[in-house]
Amino acid sequence: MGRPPCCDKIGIKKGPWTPEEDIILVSYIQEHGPGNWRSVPSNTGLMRCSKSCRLRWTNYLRPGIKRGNFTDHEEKMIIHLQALLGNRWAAIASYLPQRTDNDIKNYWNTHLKKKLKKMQIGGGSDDDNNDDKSNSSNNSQIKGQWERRLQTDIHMAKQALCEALSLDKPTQIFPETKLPSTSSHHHPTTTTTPNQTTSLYASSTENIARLLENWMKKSPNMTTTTTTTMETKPFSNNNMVITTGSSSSEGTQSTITCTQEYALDSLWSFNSERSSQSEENTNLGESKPQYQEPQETQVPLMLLENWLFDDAAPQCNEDLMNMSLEESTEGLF
DNA sequence: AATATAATCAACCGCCTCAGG
DNA sequence: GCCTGAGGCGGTTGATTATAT
Repeated sequence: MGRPPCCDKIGIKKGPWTPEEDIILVSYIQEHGPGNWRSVPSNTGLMRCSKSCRLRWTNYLRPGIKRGNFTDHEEKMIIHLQALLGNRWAAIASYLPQRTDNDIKNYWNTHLKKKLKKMQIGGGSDDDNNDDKSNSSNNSQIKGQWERRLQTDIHMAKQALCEALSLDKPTQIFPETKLPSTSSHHHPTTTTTPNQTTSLYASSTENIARLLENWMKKSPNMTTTTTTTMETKPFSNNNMVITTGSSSSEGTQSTITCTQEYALDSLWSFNSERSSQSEENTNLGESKPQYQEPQETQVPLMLLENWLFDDAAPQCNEDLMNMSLEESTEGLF
């Protein structure tokens, strides 16, 4: 109420982040781990507010973030999850750990809204605001309680598998990639091995390198520091470090390597299948009854659950993915 | 080539939640 | 139980880039 916004302080810098600031932030997080954002500006000397630091990390510098075009699979997931959950972007992002909630939100607002509108042309009133508001207020409220449990369960299952995989196969995809100015301090808040820590933050280096690459195009006067950083980018964008966790759980990340995102998708599906079956009877079972699902939304919801839990049911996947928008959102709008 | 318009997306703002005192 | 403040979230803005005229 009376509390002034954290960014109102005099001398706080706003606007786009520079590569130098990114490097400072990543270096700090590499040493201390994400979290305790309040202390980041004072400890790093960054003239940014804590929120800005957190946002920059979660939306841009965090390892494992996939940028660029959304695949059809991702697109369909977002559409269906939005129909199911409403505009709860963080929740939706937890199903697409490579994407940030901000990215998904932007993609929804710029691409998918229009796409759906086109698809619905001739289908009566389809005001955007009505779409979103009625959706989120009516449905996500009802579904919220058990959905949170579902989300957490799936998330934990995915994380467990990814951790197991990364222990079996220490990532060496960025063998030489280290921030030039940072020490090899172990990440104090994670349980990763040193190798994992290296690759985890190497991905941040990649993010910065990419940023620097763009930056260099714009400004030919590069410092030697940034040039050096550029030289430490011996990998292509196809090889990614993929982390579990969403923007809201960056503190417990682990890494696996993967050359294709679909491999990850199938891994997670596999993981969800195995790890959630036992929990289905406990967590979901006990929380679901609280939710009185309208008849019309039962089918898409069940399909989604099956799809998430049961990778061995290709027909279900097909049903869900091929389900028309009208079917999936019937009764929701 | 110049200008106008549209699209994109990083970042900000304000509200909410929840843990700790 | 109340208060405070850090962290998180969703809505929105505005700068930049792409495309059309």
